[in-house]
Amino acid sequence: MAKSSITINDIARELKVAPSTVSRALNNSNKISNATKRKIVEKAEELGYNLNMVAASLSRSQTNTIGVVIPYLNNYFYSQVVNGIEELAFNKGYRILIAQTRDSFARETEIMRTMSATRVDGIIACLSADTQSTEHLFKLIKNNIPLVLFDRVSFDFPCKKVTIDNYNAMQQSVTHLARSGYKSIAHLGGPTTCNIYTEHSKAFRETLKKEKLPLIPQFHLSSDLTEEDISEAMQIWFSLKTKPDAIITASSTAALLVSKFAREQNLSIPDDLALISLTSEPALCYVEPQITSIELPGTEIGKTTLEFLLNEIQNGAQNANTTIKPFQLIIRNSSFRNS
Amino acid sequence: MAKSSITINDIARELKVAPSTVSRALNNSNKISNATKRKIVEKAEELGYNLNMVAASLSRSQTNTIGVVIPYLNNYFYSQVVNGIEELAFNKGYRILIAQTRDSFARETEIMRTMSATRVDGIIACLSADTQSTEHLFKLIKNNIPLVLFDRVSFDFPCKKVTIDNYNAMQQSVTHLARSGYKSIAHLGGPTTCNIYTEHSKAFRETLKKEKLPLIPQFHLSSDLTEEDISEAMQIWFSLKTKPDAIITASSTAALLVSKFAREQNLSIPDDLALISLTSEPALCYVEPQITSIELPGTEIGKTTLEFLLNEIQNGAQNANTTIKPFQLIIRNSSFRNS
DNA sequence: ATGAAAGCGCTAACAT
DNA sequence: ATGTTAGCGCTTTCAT
Repeated sequence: MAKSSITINDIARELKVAPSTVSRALNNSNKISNATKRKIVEKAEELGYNLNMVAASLSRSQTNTIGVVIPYLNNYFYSQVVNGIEELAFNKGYRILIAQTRDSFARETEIMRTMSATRVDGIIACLSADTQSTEHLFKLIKNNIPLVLFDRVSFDFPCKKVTIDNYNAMQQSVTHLARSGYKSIAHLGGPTTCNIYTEHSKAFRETLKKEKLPLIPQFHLSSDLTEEDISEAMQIWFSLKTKPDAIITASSTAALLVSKFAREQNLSIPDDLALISLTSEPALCYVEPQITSIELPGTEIGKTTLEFLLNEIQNGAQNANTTIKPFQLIIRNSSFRNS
Repeated sequence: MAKSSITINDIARELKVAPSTVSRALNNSNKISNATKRKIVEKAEELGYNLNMVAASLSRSQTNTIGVVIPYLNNYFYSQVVNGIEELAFNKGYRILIAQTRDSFARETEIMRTMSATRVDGIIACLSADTQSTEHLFKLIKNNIPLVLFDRVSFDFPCKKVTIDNYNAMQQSVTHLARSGYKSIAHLGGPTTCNIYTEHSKAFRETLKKEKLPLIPQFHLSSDLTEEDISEAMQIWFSLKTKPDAIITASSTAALLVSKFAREQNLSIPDDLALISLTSEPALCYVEPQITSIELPGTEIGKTTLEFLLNEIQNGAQNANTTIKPFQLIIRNSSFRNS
């Protein structure tokens, strides 16, 4: 931090006014004459004055900084959300501090600690996959730092949340496949430590039953969805006597991998195998056939989340309700037979 | 920022020691006895003390925060770079403040201003496409804020830079296509206000000449590479008598769009048309055929950039040299005929 | 090894 | 409308 930079005291001295007057002028206070305000603003310009936000933050007990905590930055959905947050934050005069948990609970805890120390005005977070406890979140509340969760949320933690109806997303997917005549539907799900994936699982089971389709246990997988996980699952499934004729993946990367696997094995999508991704990314439309998916309003989720947070920052803690954002099942060519 | 939180003064009072002693204990100073240190650390724990970094920053004239300025967050390469920065920063006890220029010079200027105000310890930036002047960068230097540039850099600005050899990337691409028998090579380039794209352009022209291939003016395009730009170029090119038989795109999204266009027009890649992308993203391997591309070490670039910056933060301004990172031309199935 | 005191640059209550 | 003063919470000389 530049040591020898110009301060309001320098300006005050040069103009023979009080530092507080300079502060007022620079903050556009109404308790100051236009004449001196102009004089001060000009002098500030002339000297190349640049506000020291650190000092202002300490004095005001407010940093105008929002902490954003996500599993990975390098992920289409999260980067969309951050994009929405950043855009709105920039317009509202807030800065954003970003940290990745890399799906580690330990890291998440540490991040919350340092963000508390940094005195961010509030935190927006999508919990890591292996977050089991909410102690670190309660500490935020104790430190008076508002928190809004999105996507992967913890329902037993009292704060505002923004999610989508994951149950419904899976339900619509299964129903669509069933109506299209697919019979052995498989699911490559995420880790069940996450609300999202348990909702998917529940919906998967219940909707299959409702559609009078069999729930074949080994077709209902839960994993971290790494490339190895997917590849292993494919190897096993397609060496069985009864192979799946449709797959629903929790991540778009998984869907793309399945699509690649199918091509390599000369399995025709959608004739031999239907494919639906419960998350979306542009690449789904670049492959052939294009992959049916659930489209989530990432940017919109980011904006809403920040709006809620700013509201809490300004007006104190609000009711801990959950906002459900709409999604769309976009049917592309991977999930219905042309015949 | 939590008003009523525990301060070192509270701890000092409870333990009847001086605040400075508490500070020493908590900062692991060696000028303190182990006995009192333990006592203080325990009490701090007990009271739930959480350091106020804002106060510490003001006092130390150092924020332990790095500003990261990129065109877009939602881009594979940049998010890889940020990923590298974030990882190393986290380990070194630094936080990162991220802002997107959205390729607007005005925004970039504004961002540099607010980051100066925030007193970040240093800035890592990839300049926006329409950055013409470097006045805003000189202001950083004047404010004693070290700057390291990567990818899109400004060669007439004196600071450390980390890039790749864009000329060579294009050269290798053209040569590869020429050796594979392609004759009418086209280039979908980026805006020539950027060093990267002017280097591509130069190499494109010169390598074609070296390979004794024609440089057809309308096959050498420079644009913002939006979906419309690409689509328009395709429409025009493929309605000509002499169509291109190979396309080199500056962005991976452009390559994916070309690949999609080819499929829709029943142009076979690589038989009718070869395709090379000068940037990479995973999706290039999910489409059929997989697309040949230049692979950039994003995470590595991020790490190196931060290393340079931290070095300047600790040891003052260094020589303004440019570090060239290696890239790889990964030849996939889109760029050579099987016959 | 510990304490006292000054100061980082700004804001805000109070006074005039 | 402007000045005076007292912090914000911490670090860091300088004493002891």
